[in-house]
Amino acid sequence: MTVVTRFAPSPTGYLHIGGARTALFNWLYARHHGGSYRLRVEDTDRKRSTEDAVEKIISGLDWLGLQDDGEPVFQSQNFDRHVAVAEQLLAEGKAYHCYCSPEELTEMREAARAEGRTRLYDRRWRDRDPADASADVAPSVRVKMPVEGETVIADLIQGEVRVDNDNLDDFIILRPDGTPTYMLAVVIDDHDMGVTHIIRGDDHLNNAFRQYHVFETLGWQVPEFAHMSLIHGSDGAKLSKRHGALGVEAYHDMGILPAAMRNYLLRLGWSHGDDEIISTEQAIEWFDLSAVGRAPARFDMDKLTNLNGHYIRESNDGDLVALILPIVAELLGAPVDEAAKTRLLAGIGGLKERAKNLNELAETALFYCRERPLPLTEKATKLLDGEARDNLTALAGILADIGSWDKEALEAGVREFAEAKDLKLGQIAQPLRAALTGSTVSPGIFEVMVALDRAETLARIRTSKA
RNA sequence: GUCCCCUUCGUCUAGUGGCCUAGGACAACGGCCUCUCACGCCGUAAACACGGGUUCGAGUCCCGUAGGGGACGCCA
Repeated sequence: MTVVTRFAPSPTGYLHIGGARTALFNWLYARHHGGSYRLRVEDTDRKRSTEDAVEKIISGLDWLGLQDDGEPVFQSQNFDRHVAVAEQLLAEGKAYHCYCSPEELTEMREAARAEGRTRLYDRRWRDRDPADASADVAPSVRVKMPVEGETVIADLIQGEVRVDNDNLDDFIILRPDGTPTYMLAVVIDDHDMGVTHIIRGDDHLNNAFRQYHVFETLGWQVPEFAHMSLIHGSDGAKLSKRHGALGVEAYHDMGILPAAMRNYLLRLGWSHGDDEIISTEQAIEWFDLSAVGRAPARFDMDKLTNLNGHYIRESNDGDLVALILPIVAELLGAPVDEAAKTRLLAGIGGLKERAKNLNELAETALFYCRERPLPLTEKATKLLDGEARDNLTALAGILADIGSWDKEALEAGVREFAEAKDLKLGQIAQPLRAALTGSTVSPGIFEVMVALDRAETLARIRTSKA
């Protein structure tokens, strides 16, 4: 049996972090087993679904690098099929018309709750003659759930979960207006798509019991279930828009790398011994549902940030430059010219050691791209006092004649100069840094000089005196 | 309220009856490195929710309590 998994978001908003993790786990599980991973948009609720949300979700998944196999399925397109199945159920006596008005149902629900019952619908139309109905109520269609016994689900993550069947409502599968509900549609679509493993959030665990019986009553093979616990905010509550759950594009905007996000999400609830840094290839090889934890996890930005720094350091220089170029141009308010790009590429290695996200990387890269004279920070200005300027002028003379323009030679030259002046290296290096970068913080000053090259270095020393 | 699920350092977690005087990672703190800032390295502090069992032995198994979460829609 080939594994088929699916991620089935409803397009009512952006792709948040919890959905992203669900998608990741589904993707990983399918990849691990050489199966396929599908995307299904659950847009049965036409009122709340939007085109924009669909687009956001797909671009979010795209950014994360979770490509689905085959075309996405839109649940609403299977409308006729859903209705046909409901009618079949009706014909077979496995479903029935319910003539309750919304008011009646609310009343019933309140009464049930007051009496401490879990099942909120009392099955009053299950065996009643439709002739009893008042003509002005359009009926909905409900499926029959078993009345006795218990339902047991062997959940791949939660283990054996059981519930008394008496707690299961005969729920609505067709609204009075004839449209199918989610509970019916999921089952049909999962079956039609050949989904073998339903991996989704814990908030669906209760639905699984109901869906189980729909599969059964239809005579279809019930897929495996795996319910993963939800991601909580730092306050311990389910992550929601109100609880600061951000769309994945927000993390893109924060300069987070998809690889870092994948690694972070993977370790939230899943583990492989003490391993922390796990490449996607390695994750595919190792991923297993049995290693998924049952307890909810809290989202921790610090750890994501740390991981992101790691992946930035590991990134290829050219890729990083390409990623930050647009950001740099925006900060600059002008496109980056070729000379600046060359300097940037030469200097990015030193920069990436220090960055936690792409935005920070772009900001620290600015000095390579700016035109002379460089703006100076307040601290940098202070460093460049009269004495420091005199020293730099003298140093420039030496630098102009230095043999080969590499780190070692430059360091040797500057150290020699400092010693001759009876100064510590820092007393020369700091003003030099101020002149070359406009700041007191930068990568090693000798690598900066190499990235800048001789002409630009000397020019910056000269113009910093202005 | 009812049903379902969960409970190891602040956070993510390792741990599947003896290897645990509980390990790793992030964060915190201290130090080293050093031309600044990072990186890196070394170190410190920090947890088995509680109570009963079972067992020669329990973080690990069972029961209960407490706490937390999720679900209770003609939403998905």
